Amino acid sequence: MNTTRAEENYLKAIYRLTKTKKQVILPNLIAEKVQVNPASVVDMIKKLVRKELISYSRKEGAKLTDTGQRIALNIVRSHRLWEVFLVEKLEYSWSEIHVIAEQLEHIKHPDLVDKLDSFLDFPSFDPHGDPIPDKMGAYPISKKIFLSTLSIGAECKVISVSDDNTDFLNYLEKLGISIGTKIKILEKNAFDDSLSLQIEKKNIITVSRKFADSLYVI
Amino acid sequence: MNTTRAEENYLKAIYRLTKTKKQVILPNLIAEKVQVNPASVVDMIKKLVRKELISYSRKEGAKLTDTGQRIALNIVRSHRLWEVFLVEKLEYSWSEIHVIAEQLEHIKHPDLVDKLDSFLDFPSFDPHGDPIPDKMGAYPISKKIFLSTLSIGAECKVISVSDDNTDFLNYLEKLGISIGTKIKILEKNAFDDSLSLQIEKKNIITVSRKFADSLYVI
DNA sequence: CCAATTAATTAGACAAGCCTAATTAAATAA
DNA sequence: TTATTTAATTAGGCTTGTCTAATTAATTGG
Repeated sequence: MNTTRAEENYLKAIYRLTKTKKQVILPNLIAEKVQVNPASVVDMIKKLVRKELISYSRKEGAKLTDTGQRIALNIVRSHRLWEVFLVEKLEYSWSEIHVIAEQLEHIKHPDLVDKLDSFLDFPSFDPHGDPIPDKMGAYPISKKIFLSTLSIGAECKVISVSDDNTDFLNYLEKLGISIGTKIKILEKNAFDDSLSLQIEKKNIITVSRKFADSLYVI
Repeated sequence: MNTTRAEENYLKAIYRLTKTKKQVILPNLIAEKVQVNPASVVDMIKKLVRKELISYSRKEGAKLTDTGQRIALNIVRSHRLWEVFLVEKLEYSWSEIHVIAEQLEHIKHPDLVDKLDSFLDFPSFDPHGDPIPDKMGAYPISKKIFLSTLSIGAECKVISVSDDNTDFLNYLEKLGISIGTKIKILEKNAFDDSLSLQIEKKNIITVSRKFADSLYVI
């Protein structure tokens, strides 16, 4: 199946929305993810249905077909492998790699992704802690929990980040939080669900619920 | 300056034509290089003139401005570095890398190319033997001569290939010719300028003038 | 159950890049 | 120097992916 860059971005968005939100995937949701007008999404949905990459109805929303799923998964795999490459080989920092990988993920050539995988020695997780599906599409197992689900006094280690937003990643860097950082929950504020955290037994910071919902820990 | 992929491909084509042919660069020539209809070239020429990336007149043809030159050179640099990456790190063969590098060369991010350059340890030549300009745009010096200019009895070593055509590269692979291959000129046929060659003191083959014009040796 | 709001859809446009089919200009040969 | 040929240009169209401004359908609060 031949897919354009735009099509691939929509498929990826639908794939990721299916994984995170359990809701029905409707145009508005996709529009926000792809950063595009809802009317454009409706057009693209028609195109993807025509190409049998998704199914769509107002009731069921957009759902990937097997082919669509396969393509989306390959893009995700490619994206995450390139992120590993950028950090481990080119020495990019955590917060810069996403935008570059968004371009690299669309490079097409038989075996390219597999050769990259092999060159990187088959990593299981990308620098954000997200799992990298293998050649067959299988994900490595991992038991991630949200920082926001822990109770007061709990100590944990950051293993992943659920957000690709550059501002968020920059904010994390500024706070000195990255994969492996140890965090202790000091307080939970019932009023606005904000949390007080101690980072690496040193600085104490306060973060929002939204923040705590975007960090995976173990 | 923000450039689209298409614009970059035209700039690259003009750049390379300026280097090889000494003629005036007119639409037909560009059209053949970019594999596009001459009418499309005329459109694009207008656009590039508007953006001050080239100048154009029927008499003088297309010429890169300083900005245009800078952009084209960066694309060439990027292309050749990615080719080194594909061969040295991903273990691609010689003949496959061009099409992939044509995609990779357009990936944009500050420092990406320089980081790649550094990761590859600042190579001077790509796998086809073409020189890689450095960060400042300076080319490494090299004294390449065409196979076709040698006389009978001469022995030489392949250092570069002037053609990105996949068929040609496949043909070379089939003949067992790559960078470093030793070649002896046995005969030159005055009728059609074809040559008899001995490869690595073994097989004897006959090749066309066009072929001999596409191999650089030393 | 109806009015108000929100979300999906349609209609109509537009920019980029490409095309084909004229048309115009230049170069060449007779 | 005129006719022929070749090359550049213009005109008009098409596709992709986007937009804005209606319009239609659903949902929800009163």
